[in-house]
Amino acid sequence: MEFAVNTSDREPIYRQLAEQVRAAIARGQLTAGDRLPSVRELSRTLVVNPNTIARTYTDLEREGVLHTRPGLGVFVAAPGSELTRPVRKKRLVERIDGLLTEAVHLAFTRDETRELIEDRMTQFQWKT
Amino acid sequence: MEFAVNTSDREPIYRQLAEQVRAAIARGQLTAGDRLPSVRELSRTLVVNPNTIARTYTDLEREGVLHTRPGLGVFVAAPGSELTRPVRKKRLVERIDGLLTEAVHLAFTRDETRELIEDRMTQFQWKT
Amino acid sequence: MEFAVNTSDREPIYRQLAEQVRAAIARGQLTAGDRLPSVRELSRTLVVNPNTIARTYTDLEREGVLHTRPGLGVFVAAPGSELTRPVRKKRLVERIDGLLTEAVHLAFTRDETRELIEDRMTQFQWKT
Amino acid sequence: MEFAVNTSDREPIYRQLAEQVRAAIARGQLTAGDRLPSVRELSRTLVVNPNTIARTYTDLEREGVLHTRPGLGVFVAAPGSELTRPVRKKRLVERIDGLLTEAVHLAFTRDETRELIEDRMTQFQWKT
DNA sequence: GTGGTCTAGACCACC
DNA sequence: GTGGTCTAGACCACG
Repeated sequence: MEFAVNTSDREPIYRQLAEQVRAAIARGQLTAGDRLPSVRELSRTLVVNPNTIARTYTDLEREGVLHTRPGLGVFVAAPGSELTRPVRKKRLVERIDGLLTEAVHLAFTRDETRELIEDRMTQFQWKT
Repeated sequence: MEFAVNTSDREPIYRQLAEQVRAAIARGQLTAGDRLPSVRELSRTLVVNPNTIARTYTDLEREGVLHTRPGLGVFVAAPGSELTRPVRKKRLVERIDGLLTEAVHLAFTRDETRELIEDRMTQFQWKT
Repeated sequence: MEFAVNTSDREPIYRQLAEQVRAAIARGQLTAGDRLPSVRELSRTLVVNPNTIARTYTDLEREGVLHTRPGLGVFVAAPGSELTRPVRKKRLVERIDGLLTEAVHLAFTRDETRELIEDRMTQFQWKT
Repeated sequence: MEFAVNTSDREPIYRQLAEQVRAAIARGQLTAGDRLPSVRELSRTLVVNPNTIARTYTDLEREGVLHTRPGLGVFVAAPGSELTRPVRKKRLVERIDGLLTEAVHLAFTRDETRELIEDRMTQFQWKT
């Protein structure tokens, strides 16, 4: 798994990394039980403070995406959201509306947008 | 045009409002030439610091979405994206990937996601 | 609202404080909309590093207990759990079993335990 | 006696095991004089570092719950809490308050909580 | 070796 | 003024 940080981005580093982990899992590049690089290791390779990496990991842990085994490392947790259906749907709809707003502003047509989404969908590991 | 601020959101108010203006335009609720409420007026109705409103407007102006006519007010600018096609596509794809990542993590299936997107699409004012 | 930290406790400071906030809310001593002391203020009064206070607040925010309004302060959020019923029940049962285990070890009878629980229950602000 | 370790728990393994021993005693599944598995044996079956098991046992021995007879094994000690009544009550009340705080935050009603506690109580071996 | 906690102090964004 | 992010570096707990 490859990580990259862009310090000139307005998005904080710890959240950039969290998003990359989430994306890798959603794409099936990381699956339950896989071990992630240790805090110190990733800290060295990315030249980022260990606390920042730790924050990424603890955030994802609280989200239920990772789990930590002190002394052993950090691992991908078993999937499955603990949130209620209404909450999950609300979150997704908000994100969809943001996407569609941007699509219209970027002057894409409905069909172009649909096609692009359909195309990207193949990259992800869907629940059946 | 109705505005609403959600102070419990981690998104700053000035960006929430900017997003709402963009969304209203994308939905066709605001079109080129429409006048927006003045900074003072909106500041009073939303109980928000005037500086915050001003920032929303100047940001959108810099983006080419709004146009200020001193002494007259703030207006929706004529559309016209100056970005090249590859840049626009790259932006949209990034957003799509973010959405799909979240959909997978929220345990939605591909069909559910597709259906929800299709449903929201009817709300927007698409370029033909 | 009074806070107290015990540095000789095995429980980390940031979690001691979080528990105190949760308890105050559960007892109705803090209710939705109430403002908590600012990070810097509480940091000064408790002689604890501001980062530690901030961690307490951000943890509770992620839990949905507090919400933060940058520039304004930290406030008690509206109640309501976003977790599914099975998850909530599992968490409560684990805690109940821990309690009953300790009650038996401390040589309390079933009636004594029941009575003590009944007695403490009156102190809390129950959902109806 | 069955042991299980949950590595995705933030509770350290040695304390999980200690808690399970205490729970088994509280439920009457282990009583004074019963022999526990040896450190090596348990270490193999649970795939856990022997040091971790040893720590569990020494902790419980210091607590007066177990008793090691060199060359023979580890045994459940005779009960008998040396703590005074006020100390024991204070401990239990703290735990009850923690439980009730969580129950309120998980949006359980007083009756639901009471019922759940009553239900679990039947599983334990109470002093009469 | 691993992660967890805490401190000190800097700089930025928001209001 | 408020909170948010990041760094640097210390010390502890766990396996």
